[in-house]
Amino acid sequence: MARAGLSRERLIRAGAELADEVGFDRVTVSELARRFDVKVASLYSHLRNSADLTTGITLLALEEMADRAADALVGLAGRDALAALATAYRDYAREHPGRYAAARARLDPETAAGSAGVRHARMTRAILRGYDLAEPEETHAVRMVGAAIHGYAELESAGGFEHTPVDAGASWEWTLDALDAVLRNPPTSRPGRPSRPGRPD
Amino acid sequence: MARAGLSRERLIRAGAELADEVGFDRVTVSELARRFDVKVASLYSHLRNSADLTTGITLLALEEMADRAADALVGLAGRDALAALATAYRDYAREHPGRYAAARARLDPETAAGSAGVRHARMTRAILRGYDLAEPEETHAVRMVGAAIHGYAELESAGGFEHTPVDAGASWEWTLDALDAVLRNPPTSRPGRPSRPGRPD
DNA sequence: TCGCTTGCCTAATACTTATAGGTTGTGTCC
DNA sequence: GGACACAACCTATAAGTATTAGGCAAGCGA
Repeated sequence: MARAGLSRERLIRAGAELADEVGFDRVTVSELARRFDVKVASLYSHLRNSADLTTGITLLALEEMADRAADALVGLAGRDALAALATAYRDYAREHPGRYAAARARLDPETAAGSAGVRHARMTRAILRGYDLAEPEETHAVRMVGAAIHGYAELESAGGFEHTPVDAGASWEWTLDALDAVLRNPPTSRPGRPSRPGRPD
Repeated sequence: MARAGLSRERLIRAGAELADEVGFDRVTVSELARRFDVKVASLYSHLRNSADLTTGITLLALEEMADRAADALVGLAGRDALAALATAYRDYAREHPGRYAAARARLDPETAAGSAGVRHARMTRAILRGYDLAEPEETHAVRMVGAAIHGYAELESAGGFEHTPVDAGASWEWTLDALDAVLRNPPTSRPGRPSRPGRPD
């Protein structure tokens, strides 16, 4: 009987394509077996279980996104770097919605520590270091920027912007400008009324 | 045989509690039947199918969040209103992670149009109207603020802030200040930067 | 060529979703 | 107060998915 040439690598890659086609939450080992024209049990020689497949897809997506972001970042700083990183994420989410959803799935701590998630965190912080914020403001900024980027990518890929006839790309550029502006001129650490230091009305 | 007193209402409410306990993606009709000590088939008199249950939970969560937000908003404007709305979402996400995840699930267009999602959009826009932005900037702002709030809530409830020893509440206040500041003084057409070749969108 | 490893198989179990059709509790109408 | 109709819950059944155990054979190394 001809062999299908399965391997963990190939299965996870095919699983990622499946995720982009039907959604990450609908990835099943059964469907994967069907695509390779193979019985389900055969996959269990290469995958421990169903979760092994899905976390494999998550790790793959994190790697791919980190690679893209790193490529986009070379030689850039300031707003250009921020825009390059953010747009790498946004583009990835639009091209690979299933993989993007996979990348947002929660990992257990040890797996997360060994994943490309670490590179993402480092890149974000490196960019923000260019804005000269002290701690804890830099951490605040990392969180805000991460929230804005991933929130935007998620809302957009979930179709949340389709009700309003304003170009999503224009809102994206505006958002990047806004983030850049606020990072250059961050709010005071006092939770009181903002006095916008250094900028007259 | 004693009757369990099932109803669509009760089932969806119990489903929402189940979601908060085990995660929205692990809500099943089987588990729900188990909790009511009833056979699975019995639920199908009250629910059309499994999707009927999950979208019911989504709609419930959207309603609850909109009610909370509306309560928090009375009599407020400006940064106070922004903070009230955003914090209503954040608190809801922290208290009810499963329901919050449900609220972010995608609905088909007609269902979405009849959902409390419409109220959310109206409230956000009403708050931003106070910042006196023209179109399309107001829409850009709606998208940015929505992305930042929901991105933050999601990252936080996914444990994304647990690696860094900076209080998540402090970052939250800083982020609200930053959003308020940038809305008061929005980016025009790239202040102080040459216009870059735009990406075709 | 022998034999061993590995790749894929059949078979079996358990759980979830879903439908069809039966039985019984209970409120309502006379 | 009894009959009845409907609603609530049941049993039985079927299909899809996840997982494990054990078997056979392809094809590489000796």
